[in-house]
Amino acid sequence: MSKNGLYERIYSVICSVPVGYVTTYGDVARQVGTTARVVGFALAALPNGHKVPWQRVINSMGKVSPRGDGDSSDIQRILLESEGVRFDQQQRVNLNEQRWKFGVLKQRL
DNA sequence: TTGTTGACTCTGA
DNA sequence: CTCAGAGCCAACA
Repeated sequence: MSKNGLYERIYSVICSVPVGYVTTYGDVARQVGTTARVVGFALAALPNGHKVPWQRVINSMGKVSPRGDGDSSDIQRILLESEGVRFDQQQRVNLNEQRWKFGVLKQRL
């Protein structure tokens, strides 16, 4: 095995998340066999005009990650709300309910 | 090659 | 959950 198409796998996993659900960097990382940092880096390297629902990827705390551009984080929240994701007063998503489960049998045994 | 940086997560208190 | 620190992998200079 090699690192061929590492980003492709990351994007593929993210694309597998249905509308109305969200996932975390750590979950995607485990699915592709890498770390959360790399997942974030892959999204940061995402070109304009992609069809990857990057907005459905949030951090383990259930909140959008504050990146340098500030605006993008706000846009992410708007997009998620547009998809039916509900936020609380702390701008946090209920991961216990809206977190998409990839391989239920594969999650931390 | 080493060193720095980044859309993070985990562990311990 | 919050706060602080360490670990982690990949890309770039």
